[in-house]
Amino acid sequence: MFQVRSWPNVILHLDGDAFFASVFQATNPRLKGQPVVTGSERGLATAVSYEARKYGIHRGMLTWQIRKICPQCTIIPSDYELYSLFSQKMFTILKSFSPAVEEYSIDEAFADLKGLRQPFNMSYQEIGRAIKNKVENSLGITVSVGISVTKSLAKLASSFRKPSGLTLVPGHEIEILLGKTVISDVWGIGENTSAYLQKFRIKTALDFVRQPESFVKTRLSKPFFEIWRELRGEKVYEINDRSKQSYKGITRSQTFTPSINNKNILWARLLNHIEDAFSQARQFHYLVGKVCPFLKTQDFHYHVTELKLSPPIAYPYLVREELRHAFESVWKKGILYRTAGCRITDLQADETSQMTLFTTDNLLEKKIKKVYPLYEAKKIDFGTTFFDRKTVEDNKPKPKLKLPVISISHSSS
DNA sequence: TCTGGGGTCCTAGGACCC
DNA sequence: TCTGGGGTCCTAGGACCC
Repeated sequence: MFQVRSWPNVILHLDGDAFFASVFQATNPRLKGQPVVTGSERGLATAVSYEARKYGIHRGMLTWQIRKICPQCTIIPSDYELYSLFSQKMFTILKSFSPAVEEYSIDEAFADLKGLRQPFNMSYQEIGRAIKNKVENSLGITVSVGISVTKSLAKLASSFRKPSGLTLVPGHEIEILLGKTVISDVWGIGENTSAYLQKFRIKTALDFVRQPESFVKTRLSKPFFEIWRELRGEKVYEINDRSKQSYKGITRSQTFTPSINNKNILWARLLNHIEDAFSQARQFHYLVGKVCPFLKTQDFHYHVTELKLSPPIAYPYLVREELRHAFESVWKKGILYRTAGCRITDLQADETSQMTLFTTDNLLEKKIKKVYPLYEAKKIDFGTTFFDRKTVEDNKPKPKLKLPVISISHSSS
């Protein structure tokens, strides 16, 4: 039906196995081979070790349920700084093999391997094996690796054998992989789209790619046409190798259990979230063009207000009064709110601020070593700095300093 | 999975303009 | 001041991801 050469492109996908839980097991040998769950601070599982999965524990399960099913399970609070260190180390290893690496999320990355057989004098399978071994040996966690001709196919390949799998799918074997993949397991096809496709008797990824182009173009939107092409072995998604350093927006929010109505508490929490979001924006040298505080009711409806700031600003206290008004206009007496939060968007590079991000974050390493003395014993090399990111360059003219003009609008859904 | 927190991209439709 | 056709910009909301 469609012909693809063996290796027109070579994309590797690397995926940490139960990453958060594995990181704890790597730093605490007592937890090796034991059921471990992370996320105790939020009352639900964010990662589940493979030992814990045997008991039927899954992501999102509430901690009290976990304790009931598996009393010997260790439930630990998340530690994102620790995850980040392992993550950076993992990416550094990958970058030592290929310069074209995309850090997709904290525990996943893509790499372009095309043309690497000669310099390494290894097959693609051997390169994949070497990367996997190096990560596993130096970090004490396991990873699954998939290698195929597009990002979508590499991602399917890495999830094909887990944990600690290595799966190669050259162009002429795509159909075998797709035939064994249910449509909802395809990257980018969620609950709604798979339910829709089921109505056309499309159950596997193979059923999907066998649909004619006209079907995909008329019945589905652009992203799904791209997925269709990717699954057929045609490269659509590029490796995004500028390291992840820019943001479109930043969100900070918190859910109350139980929901509350208390105006003072809600306002205080909201203000904290606004300050947190701005603080992160400043770390990345952004000015903020729009602030959107929101409250979410118990039935999951959002009530959002929007403050436009021109010129954009770096500190929320400049518009504190306006924020207060915005809050007052959405808060209603007698309604219980489950979440208060804030999203800031329309971020612009701030050329006036100093470049201070290049300093090594020694404090963090010291803290980690204090909390996890086993790092030293295991001789894990934390050569890369935690915040080693570049500031986004921008040539826009510098805004003149004047008080921001505010406009407020509301919406709810 | 009775629902945490943090993201991205796309599309439809309204406003506004010539 | 009756009205066609076409463009751009913006926003809300949907869908999806980890």
